[in-house]
Amino acid sequence: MAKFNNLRQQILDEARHLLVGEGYGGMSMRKIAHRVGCTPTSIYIYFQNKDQLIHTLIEEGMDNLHQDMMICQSVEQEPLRQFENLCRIFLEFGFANPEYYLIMFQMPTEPMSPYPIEKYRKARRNLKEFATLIFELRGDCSEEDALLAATSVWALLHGSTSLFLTQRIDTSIDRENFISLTINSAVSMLDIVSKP
Amino acid sequence: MAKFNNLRQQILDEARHLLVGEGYGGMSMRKIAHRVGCTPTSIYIYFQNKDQLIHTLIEEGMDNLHQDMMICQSVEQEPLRQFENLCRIFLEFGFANPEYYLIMFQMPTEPMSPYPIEKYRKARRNLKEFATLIFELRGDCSEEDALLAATSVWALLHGSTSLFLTQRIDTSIDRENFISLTINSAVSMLDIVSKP
Amino acid sequence: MAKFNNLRQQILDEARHLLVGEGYGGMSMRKIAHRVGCTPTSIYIYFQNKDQLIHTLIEEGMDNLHQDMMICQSVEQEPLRQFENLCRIFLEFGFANPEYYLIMFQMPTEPMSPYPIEKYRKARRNLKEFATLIFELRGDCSEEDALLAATSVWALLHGSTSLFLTQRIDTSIDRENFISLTINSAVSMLDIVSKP
Amino acid sequence: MAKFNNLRQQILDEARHLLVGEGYGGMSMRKIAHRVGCTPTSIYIYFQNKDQLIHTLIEEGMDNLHQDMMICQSVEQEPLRQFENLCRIFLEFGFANPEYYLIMFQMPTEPMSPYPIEKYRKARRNLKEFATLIFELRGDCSEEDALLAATSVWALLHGSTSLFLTQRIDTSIDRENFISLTINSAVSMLDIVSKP
DNA sequence: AATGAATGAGGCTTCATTCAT
DNA sequence: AATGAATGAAGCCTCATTCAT
Repeated sequence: MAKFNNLRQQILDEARHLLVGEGYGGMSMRKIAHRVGCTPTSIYIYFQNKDQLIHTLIEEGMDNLHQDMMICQSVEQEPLRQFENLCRIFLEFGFANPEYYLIMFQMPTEPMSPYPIEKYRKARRNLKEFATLIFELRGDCSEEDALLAATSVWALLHGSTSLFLTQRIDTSIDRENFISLTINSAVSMLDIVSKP
Repeated sequence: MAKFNNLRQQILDEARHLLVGEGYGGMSMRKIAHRVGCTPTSIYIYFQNKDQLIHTLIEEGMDNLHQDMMICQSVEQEPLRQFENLCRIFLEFGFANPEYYLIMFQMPTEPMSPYPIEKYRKARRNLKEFATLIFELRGDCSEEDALLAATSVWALLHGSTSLFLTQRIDTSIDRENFISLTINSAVSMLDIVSKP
Repeated sequence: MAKFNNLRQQILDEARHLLVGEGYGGMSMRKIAHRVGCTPTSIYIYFQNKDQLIHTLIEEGMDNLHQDMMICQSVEQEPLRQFENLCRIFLEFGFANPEYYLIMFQMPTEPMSPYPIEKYRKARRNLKEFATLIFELRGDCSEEDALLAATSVWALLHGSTSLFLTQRIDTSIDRENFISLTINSAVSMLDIVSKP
Repeated sequence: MAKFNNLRQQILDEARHLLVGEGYGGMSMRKIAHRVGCTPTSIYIYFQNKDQLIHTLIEEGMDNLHQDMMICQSVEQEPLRQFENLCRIFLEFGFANPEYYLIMFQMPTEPMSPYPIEKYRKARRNLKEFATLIFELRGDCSEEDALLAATSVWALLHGSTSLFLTQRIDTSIDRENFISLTINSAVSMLDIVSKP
């Protein structure tokens, strides 16, 4: 029974490769089927249509990222260290799962049918984790401020990951250096929260 | 008179809309032609093929952004104020030209034929502007450090713009607030340059 | 039942007509589909692409000709008579299957993707039949000479067929007369093999 | 004034290359124009349309071949020798001018508008030359027989050339050998004229 | 659970040709 | 003598999807 739902997973995997490698238009049911070794028709057994397949991919990615972050949060440690680690987890998720990352945060949404609203709630959870931590770190700020700061931190993390993954960054820059630098920058951004 | 090269410009405009709205695969010669009111064939009078049309768009965007930044640089002012303004220019370019921005910095490059190398030099100029300014602001750092910091600042600016434009940011957040916050964050990032 | 693979065969038939009538460029998937009464897309169910369709035609023709020649060879008879009959078979194949013939021996090969090498072996078999027979008829010649003579005989047969089929021959000439004449000429050519 | 009608000739030359290299459909006004360095429109200054351009090519080829044969005929020599030389001239014209040859004797005529009848008279002249010579060589035959024999000789010569030019002949066969063999075969064919 | 046949729309691109200049 | 802009038709081929089996 190792083969149980084997095909479904294979389809998802190939879809992910194609989606990132060739974009929305380049990911076709035919190509997926050909690579997986089934007929295009078979894909429709597992997924209603192309867009629903992509939505499944997004959801998978969101779950994976959230799981990584939860593991990080479950470790007892000093808040600043925790913040740093959470940033690192986010960056490393992007570098380790470029396909999921780009699908989740970068892919143009317009050619697709809209991503079901109820699934977006999952997406928001991750931002909340950052905000909570920032609120803890600087108890003197409002919740609103913390959310704003979290958004800004997220922007930095996302920008770094995005530029790296889309190869818009100088190739001479060392990846580990770049990660450290980004985390330091994120920390320095905490200072600006609720300053007079 | 007013019609001089009218069609060519119309084609570029519609291509830009489609490219951002529907991605690489969604921008089709047929659609462009239909919207502009000419035949697909006519497009080939002005552009060799689809990719060359897109390359033209990228180049236009790069030129526009660089021009904006040059105007900013030409104003005499205190370095820190100049840095802030340069950040603002970058952000506002993105918000004002979402289509150009996404094409330049976000569009997946893979389905396209590669962007000609000699045109990339233009793209690098903009990063250099940031690096130069940071080097001026903190003379005690190496040029290399300045470039690294510039990259990080760029990552923040890009992340903010990207999340905003792709509507991944909470719609309740006020745009002006967000811009100010991002600029403040950028400034705070300067502190981390060449710290022991 | 009778409809089994009906469409595939219809496609091959129309393709053959068009290929001979209008050349490589004139045989279009659209035209085939229109005449057969299906959509162009359906053709791709049975054939990978245009060239592979043509290759199939060539192979079919080669097989048919070889089969005709084998039937002739299987009849016990005096060698010279056998040689004459083999010539006649070749000529009559051409006249009876002008489309196959021209595709096999006359169509320019350049616009096409190259005919797979392993299929060419089939094509060479037919020349070998002639060479073997000539070698039998005139045991005093080398195998090499026999092959050369066979090639020459083949050239005559091909030239006659070709001129006839492409209507470059005076229309007043009687076909049966012409066939007889050609066969007599072929026989007379045997004399030149291995003469001092 | 060396440039007089330069463009017209260049167009004809490129058209010839393309026609043989890529067939009727592959020879396009655009390609010709691009290679010659003018606009497609310019071609229409010299030629009414595509087919008329091709007709011009055929005519040129016919004239060239006829001229070669006339030069040969003008040399005083023993009839048999003359016959052999005429055969050689024909073969060598084909090998030296593969493009003209294939256009004249091999190209499918159907996709083209019909070759004007009055120009075909030129084409027939060449066959007449052979017939005349054969009639001289064997005065005991009827003119009709001579024409029939000439046609058969022509078929051999054409078959040899055609197979060679379309690369359907074993590449190991030496060209000079093949030419000699073909001429000997042609001579041997003379014997069959008007035998009881 | 999976397939094979089919479709209609649309993808990019090139064609021969015309017309105004 | 030559061009630049434009067109309508057609080129090959792939798409997502459906339906009967």
